[in-house]
Amino acid sequence: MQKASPTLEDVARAARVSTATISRTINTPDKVAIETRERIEQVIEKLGYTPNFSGRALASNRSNTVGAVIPTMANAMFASGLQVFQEVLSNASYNLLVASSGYNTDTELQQIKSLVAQGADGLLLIGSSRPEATTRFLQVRNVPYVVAWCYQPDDDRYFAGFDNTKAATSITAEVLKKGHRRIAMIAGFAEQNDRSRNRIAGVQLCIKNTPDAELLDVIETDYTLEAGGDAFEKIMQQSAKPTAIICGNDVLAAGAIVRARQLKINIPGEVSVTGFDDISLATAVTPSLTTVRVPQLEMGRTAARVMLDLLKDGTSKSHELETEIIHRESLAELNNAANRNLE
Amino acid sequence: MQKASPTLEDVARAARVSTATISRTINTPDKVAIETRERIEQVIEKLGYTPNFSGRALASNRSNTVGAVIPTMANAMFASGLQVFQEVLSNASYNLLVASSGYNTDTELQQIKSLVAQGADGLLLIGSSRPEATTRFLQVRNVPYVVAWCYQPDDDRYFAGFDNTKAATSITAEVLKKGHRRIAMIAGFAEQNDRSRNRIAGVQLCIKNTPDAELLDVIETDYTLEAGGDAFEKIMQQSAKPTAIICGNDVLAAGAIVRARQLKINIPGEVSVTGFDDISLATAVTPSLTTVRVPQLEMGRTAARVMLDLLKDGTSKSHELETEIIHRESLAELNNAANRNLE
DNA sequence: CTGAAAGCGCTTACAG
DNA sequence: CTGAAAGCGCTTACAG
Repeated sequence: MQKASPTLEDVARAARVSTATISRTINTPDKVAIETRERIEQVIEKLGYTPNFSGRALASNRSNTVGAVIPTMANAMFASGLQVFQEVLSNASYNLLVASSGYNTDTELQQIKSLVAQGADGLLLIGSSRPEATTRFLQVRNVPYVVAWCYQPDDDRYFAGFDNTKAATSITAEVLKKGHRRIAMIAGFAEQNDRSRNRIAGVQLCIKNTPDAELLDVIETDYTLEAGGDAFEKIMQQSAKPTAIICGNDVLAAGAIVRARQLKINIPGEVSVTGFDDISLATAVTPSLTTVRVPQLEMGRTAARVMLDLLKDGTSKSHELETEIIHRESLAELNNAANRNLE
Repeated sequence: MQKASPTLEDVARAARVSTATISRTINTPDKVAIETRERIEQVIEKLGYTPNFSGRALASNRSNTVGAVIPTMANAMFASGLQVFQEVLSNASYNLLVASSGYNTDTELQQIKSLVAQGADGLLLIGSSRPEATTRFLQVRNVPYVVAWCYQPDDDRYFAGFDNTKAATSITAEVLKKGHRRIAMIAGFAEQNDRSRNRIAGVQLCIKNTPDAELLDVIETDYTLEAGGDAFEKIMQQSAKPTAIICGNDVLAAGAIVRARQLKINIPGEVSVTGFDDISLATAVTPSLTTVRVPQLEMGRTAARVMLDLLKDGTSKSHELETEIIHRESLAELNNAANRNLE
């Protein structure tokens, strides 16, 4: 029923040359005499031939496919970075295999295995820390991979990311600069998530270095509006309230802000809130979020370039991208009104 | 250098059976004697054997891969639907190839070709209307595909979606019920986007059927906060202002709301605004959006099931999912205050 | 239940 | 510049 697609063989017969020559005109055109090539190209056109990737992959041991395992597509963060990553790869004729780990390292390993089995020539991974089993698998299989969303110097892996600890430190410094001393944090679950871990560490570090500052609370929770709201509510129910809450990402911060409004808690009048990522949620929410801008698109683009280098030359280099504090409305100077909360 | 992965051949030798038997214990275990099978499974485990997909794909003419071409991953809409789609497929041992069209039909065709060349066993496509060239390609190649994000009865394609026209009609009816009669719409570009087209049609239809109602304006623009804001501003600069603005999606509506705040235009006091999709932006924004909830996750899940059916049995059936109006704050009863704008 | 063997559609040294 | 041929790692009738 289904008309089978034409094969190299069919083209070769129609063009009266060997399959080798067809293959060459497709892959290395300059090794073919110009007249031969043109004739073949016409035949290809006429037959509507497109190479079969399985055959090609099997013979050449390359799949022209790159795999990405990200925590979730549901957060605009990763989705938009992935979007750019895909575009760049697509322009270089690579297809993108996508899988998600749900922030779970076992699932991540499973997905990595699946993509490698599928023949991915390279992998995009998020975050730098993974279990021994995963590291070993990657090493044994010798799959080139680039690590995004984080950066570590003196590491032989290829990064396209930023320093989460440093970024968290910088937003904390900003909060302290506004006069806040009693601080709480709402973060993502840290155990299987090094970005969250490092952001927490950055906040802790910065506060520890400021004699009169205090980190009242660090609540780890899911990256959802609801969970952010719940954590916020819990923090504000305590007798020792913070004057500023640093959030591990914008979703959490937006959740806190939405909840604050329901609870009639004024932000930033009573408590300041900061975000992390700078997704569109940050500007949509009222008050808009003072946050850390993470260069999502640039990261996707850079990761793709590193990937392409790796695939072509077997080597590339790491890139540390810069984050930036975006000042909006949710972080205020600590004034008397807020100070009253301290008594 | 790189230790080559073990092949079927290696396993066969180690287990002292033929490659056929190994293949069978992997693919059709019940055709193999239990003792043989167990012995082989141990060898597989010991050698860390994983099948090479290219070889498998070439021999069986199935790739165990499904492709999805979506407009963009940057909108949480598609991203979260895709997320679920991927999870379900992954559980059925399918890998997901993802590409984006940027709402452009030429790009879409190009990506479809690329995924089909790659050997995708099936395709997930968004929207029902595409150029002749695309339809023909799909038909000639005879690739099974499911269409999501829309639904059409009496159509032999497989849908997992909802009726955009109907959904738009229902939110418009809601707006009219609140007493609004002078209405404007901010929509996505319609030309290459049937969902946008149908939403516009739904609004127009409903308004046409209400004698004293008037559709002042339909502005088509990019699906971004900024563009939504610009369109809002333009609408509100005109002398003939609407009392309600129906937006083609939540991003546009959120953009309008953010801009309104900057312009000190009270929503819904001076104008009501409605959204479409019900992504988290809708609840984060102030006032929160009255919107049409689109069953994104269910759509992803349903699409995956239809896909799996198609792959297994070559047939399945279409699913029309329901949308629902979510009442929040951005749509108000038309009161005297708003009526003043009419004079 | 198992094996021998053909074949899937390419690529790529190797000769010429 | 071109061709003959081996080989990539599987699956699957076909026999037995």
